[in-house]
Amino acid sequence: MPTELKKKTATLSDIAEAAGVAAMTVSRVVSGVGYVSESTRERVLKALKDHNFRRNGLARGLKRRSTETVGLVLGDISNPYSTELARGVRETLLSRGFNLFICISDAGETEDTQAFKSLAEHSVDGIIVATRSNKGGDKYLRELVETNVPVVALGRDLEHRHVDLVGTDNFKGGFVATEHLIERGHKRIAFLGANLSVGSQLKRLQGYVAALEENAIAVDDELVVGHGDDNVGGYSTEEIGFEGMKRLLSLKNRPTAVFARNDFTAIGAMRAISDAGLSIPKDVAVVGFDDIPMAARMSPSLTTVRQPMRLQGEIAATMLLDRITSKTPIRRRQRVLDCELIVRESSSE
Amino acid sequence: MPTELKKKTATLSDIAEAAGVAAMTVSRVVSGVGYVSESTRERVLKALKDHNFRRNGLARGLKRRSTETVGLVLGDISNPYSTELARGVRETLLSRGFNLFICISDAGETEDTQAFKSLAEHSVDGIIVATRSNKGGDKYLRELVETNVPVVALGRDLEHRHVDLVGTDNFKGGFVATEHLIERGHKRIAFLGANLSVGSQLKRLQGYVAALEENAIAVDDELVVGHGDDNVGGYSTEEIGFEGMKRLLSLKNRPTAVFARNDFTAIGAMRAISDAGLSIPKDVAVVGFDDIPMAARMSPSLTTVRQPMRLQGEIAATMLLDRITSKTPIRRRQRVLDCELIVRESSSE
DNA sequence: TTATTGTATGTTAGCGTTAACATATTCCTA
DNA sequence: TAGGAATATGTTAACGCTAACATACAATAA
Repeated sequence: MPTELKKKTATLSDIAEAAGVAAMTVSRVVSGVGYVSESTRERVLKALKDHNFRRNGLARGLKRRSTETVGLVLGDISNPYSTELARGVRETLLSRGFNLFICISDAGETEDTQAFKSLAEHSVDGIIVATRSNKGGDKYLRELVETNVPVVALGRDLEHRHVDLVGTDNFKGGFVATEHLIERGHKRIAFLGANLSVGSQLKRLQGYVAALEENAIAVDDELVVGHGDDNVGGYSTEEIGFEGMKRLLSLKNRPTAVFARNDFTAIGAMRAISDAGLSIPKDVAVVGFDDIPMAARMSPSLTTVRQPMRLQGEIAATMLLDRITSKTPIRRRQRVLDCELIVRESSSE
Repeated sequence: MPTELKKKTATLSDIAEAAGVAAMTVSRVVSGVGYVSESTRERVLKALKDHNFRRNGLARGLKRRSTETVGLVLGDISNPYSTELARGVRETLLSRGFNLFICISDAGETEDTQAFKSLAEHSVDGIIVATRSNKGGDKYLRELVETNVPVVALGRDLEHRHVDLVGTDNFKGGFVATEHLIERGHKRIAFLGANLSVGSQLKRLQGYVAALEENAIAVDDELVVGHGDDNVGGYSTEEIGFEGMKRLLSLKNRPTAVFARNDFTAIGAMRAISDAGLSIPKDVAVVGFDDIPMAARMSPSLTTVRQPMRLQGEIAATMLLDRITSKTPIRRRQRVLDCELIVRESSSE
């Protein structure tokens, strides 16, 4: 025999036989439910240990019609806020005895659908979706909802009477960030990284526009630069900020302040400003969005809009658990969380 | 009735009844295996669509003893290379018809074990581990391996005759990075972020030491600064670089070059150097490790050691699939990938 | 004493799927 | 035209687990 025989995984019946009891008794010991005498329990526990028993979640799930598992679908993971969000979700789930499986989908409809499908087929008890909305994926998700799979949308929308929503007040975020710059005396304020195909981005832009209008500043289309329909995440948006800022700086009448759609984009913009030999915030003030850890530690440190990512994860998980444990259907609920302007050096000396 | 009734998920038997065939025939249509006449297939397909059928992966997995699913356990996800790694794994798996579930564990033994356990209980066909090694987690993993669960370790070790290894040549990376600095004329070269409890970090440090010794430069303990047993990921290591560099700069005989354990740490170091009014690379040269996208885009751009993260993911996935599909046990295999020095501005003008 | 409740176990059946086997029926080929 | 192969379908029995029910004995209450 060239290689060692490996142990076959033991089943409840195997343990039962070894301990001289019925399989059901072992099941009771393992799941800690029902009556088992102390002496029997000890005997069974020993057998479990001896045989290295691990229960078969498939069989268990099949019978119980619940796997106590939740799926989280993320678009971009290389992003500090994805981490925070996942942490919030996971901690809440764990404290309620649920497990978390994460799927990544960063390449559009097919992948989204693929991810949802694989989660659904593995009978997760519910799904938290934090990817960008797209037609094919949304369609599939709605089908899942129709067949009783609890779904919560995080940082995005999914129109359905049984899907909950958690998000940040992006409009307000855009508004206060822009207002802050206006208060500092800026009139030519650019918006960097506009991507109208993403709901949250659109809201931030709308907040920006509203703040300008409220202060009787005309919106200059030239100052709203975006990347059309870019589909990149995390760090990659730094490049968008860099390129966009270069374009802005090359304008005859360049902006004196810029509001970037997220912190990475802002960081890219700061780099472009430094490269051009200009000073922040003297020549150009910068405000970002998200408050990633790095924002506080740059020099100059970055003024930004903080959104409570972990809290969003916690709330989404709680909502999902509500749906999972509720016997009766729950109507759509929406939680829009407040966000907070964190003023640092990049916008004020 | 206050809320709408929702559809019950249809089973093979439901479809079979609707189409007037046996459940087995429906199964054949769904999985595309075995003989089914064209007319029957069409009838079944229609019924499947009408009833919105989704197959029950639990039952399927239970019967087939395979879920065609793989688990990837990551420590820190907010890290560009985790993304790349996951991408490599996922693409390879998808192309072979497997699904990927990711678990995050960033808080030590209990969480590691928890993650492994939940994957194992859900009967994934194999596990790729990319977390830091720790006693409790490793013990549990070995138990899994003993009960036939295929495991591949990525970027870390797990001693077991049936566990494959994929990693980068960290020793060489540390060596070439240090050698490069020596070639540039540096004699006082610091190592920043030493964490001896992590295998890969240790190897990088050893490479650093070896390069110094080969060039007859004594290792100065003062220049090896670390964080003992820190347990932080991604961005947080930027802080370690910042603090460590401040300490180094305060030495009476400060280093003229520094090799940081990863790019984030290097970025932190660069910040400390700039803050001290010193110039990079004139006063202090900096070399990082990983080549995250941002490294190329900073100013000055960061010299670093590139490791092929996506490739590592692909190889790990391939090795795991080998194990999953092989009928006979496979002996431990190890793939140590080469890494490459990318010279940029932070170490040469 | 007898009924009542609590404790401790066992038995049965079925969750939804598919491997393995059993039939039919058709189609060649020798 | 017999007989083997290919095609098309159905039946049965698990996979490993637990809900639901059944039983048995103890301890307590009336």
